[in-house]
Amino acid sequence: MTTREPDAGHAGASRGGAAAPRVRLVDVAREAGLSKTTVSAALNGTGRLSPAVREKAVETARRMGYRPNATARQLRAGRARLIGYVVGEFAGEPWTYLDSPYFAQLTGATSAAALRHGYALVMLPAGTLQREWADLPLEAVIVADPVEDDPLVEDFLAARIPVFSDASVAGREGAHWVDLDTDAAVRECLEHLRAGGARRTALVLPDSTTRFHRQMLAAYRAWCAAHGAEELVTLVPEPGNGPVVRAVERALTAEPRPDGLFVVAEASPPLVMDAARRLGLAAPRDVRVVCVSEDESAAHADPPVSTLSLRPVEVAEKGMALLVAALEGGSSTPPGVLLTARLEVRASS
Amino acid sequence: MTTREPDAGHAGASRGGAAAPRVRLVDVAREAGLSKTTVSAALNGTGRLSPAVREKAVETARRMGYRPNATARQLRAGRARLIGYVVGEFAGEPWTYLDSPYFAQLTGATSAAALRHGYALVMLPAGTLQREWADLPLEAVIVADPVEDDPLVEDFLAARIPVFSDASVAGREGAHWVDLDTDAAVRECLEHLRAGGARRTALVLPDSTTRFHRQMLAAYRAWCAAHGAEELVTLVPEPGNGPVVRAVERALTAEPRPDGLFVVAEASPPLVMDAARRLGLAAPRDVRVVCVSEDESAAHADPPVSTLSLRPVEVAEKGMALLVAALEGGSSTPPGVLLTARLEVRASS
DNA sequence: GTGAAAGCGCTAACAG
DNA sequence: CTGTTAGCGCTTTCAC
Repeated sequence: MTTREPDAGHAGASRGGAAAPRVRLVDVAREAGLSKTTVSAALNGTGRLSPAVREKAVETARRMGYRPNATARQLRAGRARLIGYVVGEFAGEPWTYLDSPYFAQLTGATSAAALRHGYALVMLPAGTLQREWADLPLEAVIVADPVEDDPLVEDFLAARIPVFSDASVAGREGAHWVDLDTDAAVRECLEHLRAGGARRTALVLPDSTTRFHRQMLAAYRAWCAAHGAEELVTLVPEPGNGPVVRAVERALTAEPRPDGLFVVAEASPPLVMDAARRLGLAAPRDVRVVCVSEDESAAHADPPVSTLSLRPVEVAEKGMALLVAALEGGSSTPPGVLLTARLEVRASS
Repeated sequence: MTTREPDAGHAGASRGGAAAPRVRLVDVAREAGLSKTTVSAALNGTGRLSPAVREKAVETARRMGYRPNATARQLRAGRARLIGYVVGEFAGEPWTYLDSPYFAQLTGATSAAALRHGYALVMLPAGTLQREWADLPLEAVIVADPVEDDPLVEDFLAARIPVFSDASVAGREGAHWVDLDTDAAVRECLEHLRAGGARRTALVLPDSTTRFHRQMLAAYRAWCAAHGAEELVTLVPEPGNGPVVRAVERALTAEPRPDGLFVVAEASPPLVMDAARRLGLAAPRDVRVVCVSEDESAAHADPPVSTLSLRPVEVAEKGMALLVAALEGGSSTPPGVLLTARLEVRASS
């Protein structure tokens, strides 16, 4: 069988839709009157070649528009420098998670960090099936916010693909994690509100089984118990600004009325302040407010809203450093990293 | 040289950090007492095999935890089903673009659509260099919102990688596009505002050279000219809620005051209404407002804000359909597709 | 019905 | 200093 028969046409200008056969290393070598090895070495700056030969190889390659076949290199190298990226939380709605500024920033920062380390990130929509990623040469996978006993995590681990996620995967073989110190975060917020005078701080929390939300609730309860404060929890039945706003209204119309509000549910901060205003409450005079949010609009609301940042950019960068260390540095890497959230105090509290 | 010498250890349980050598097709074949061919056929359901043999092959593969090497398959297949995805607009800030709900939805919907068609999307942060994607076996690349004469687009085209983008690339060899009918969109908004009674509608627009923004401005001017209306344009010097809010304030304090406001700059709709309220203006009584936005918070603002949706999900899906057709269907695909924006009328107008 | 062998495009030993 | 050769792991004609 001659080498290139199956392909579209010969080297000449293909007129129709048939793509011109891509020029290979061997084509360049033949044209330059050199061997594959020499050309390869010249292009990769690898071997010891005479400047004249190297120049000739490089020039010929350039002239012929040669581009190395990435797949062949990957096969040769035994690795593809490809990392999968999934967000587990909203498995029902395959793409909506990016609407959340937290995940938007996490995703963007992760892909940037990956590229800086020489890896590319492939986006796997939540709910992706095994057979959809099985054809990808993934070296590792990042699962942001997995649900409890996430089947995705199980599948990747079973396939011996290292998983990078939050602390819910801690202790499993091949699993690494980056997580937030939620206890410290909740404590800082509640004590900040208390220092401002709040004695009854209500919590607005999604009715979800995400690890993060469960931990925030537990930390809130622990803090209340430790300080003899009454637990005031309003659950948000589903994601979205509407449900959160209604929950805020419910929380603020309880009797006796809370004088502190800690909104952990993802919502537009200006809308939270709108809700308070509609109830005739001014912040921070009547109620001191802190929202968990990465939404930049918080700083421009009226009044500007204090936020607790979950630091997606730092999470992404620490996570990628951990991933690269684990993938390349051998086995002596720590299994996980704990980060601290950051409270941005603004006028609302 | 024996085949597997370079690898970590032998088949036995590797104790240290050394990864267990992955099981290959040939290992399964040997274990099952069959040939590579037979096992391959069995696993792919390809050849004509006796049920017994097929069963044996499949069972052995399962037992040994065999997973095909994706890279080898890709090399064999001659394609990797990988598509690059870049957002060109904010080349200065490598990740912030996802903060915008439009791009967030576009990105998510694109990756979902890609996977549905059997392709995976690799995220290339804005500002990615040639040498960073050259090692990826990309079959095509999607460039959302390229800047004028985007070097990224030039590089991809020069590398003979098909580019899918907006209409600014129209007419170039290997370039395909999906775009919005901005004329129709602007007309619909301005006529809607006018029908509500607005006689002086101001435009708030980013001071950017993005094709979209230039077209919106041109369409606004054309409409004003055609209707004998005065042009009232306020430019936003840089992205972000703060600058947009200040521009809105400037626009609304002009003399004589506008009675219509068309905000094309990306901002949190509740903040726009806050700005109007601070100036003592009620919508729609004093000023009728339409914002270009995909932000769900618009529907919950006080009053709810009318929005012009650029339909990122539809753009993503049409674009992916076009891409797949061009990549697989041959050459008879249209070069581009034009979509219509959607005006969501709410109380603010 | 089953298996041997070629080869996808590249890089890295090893001769010359 | 350069070229020949052996594979990376898989699929697929083509003989048997």
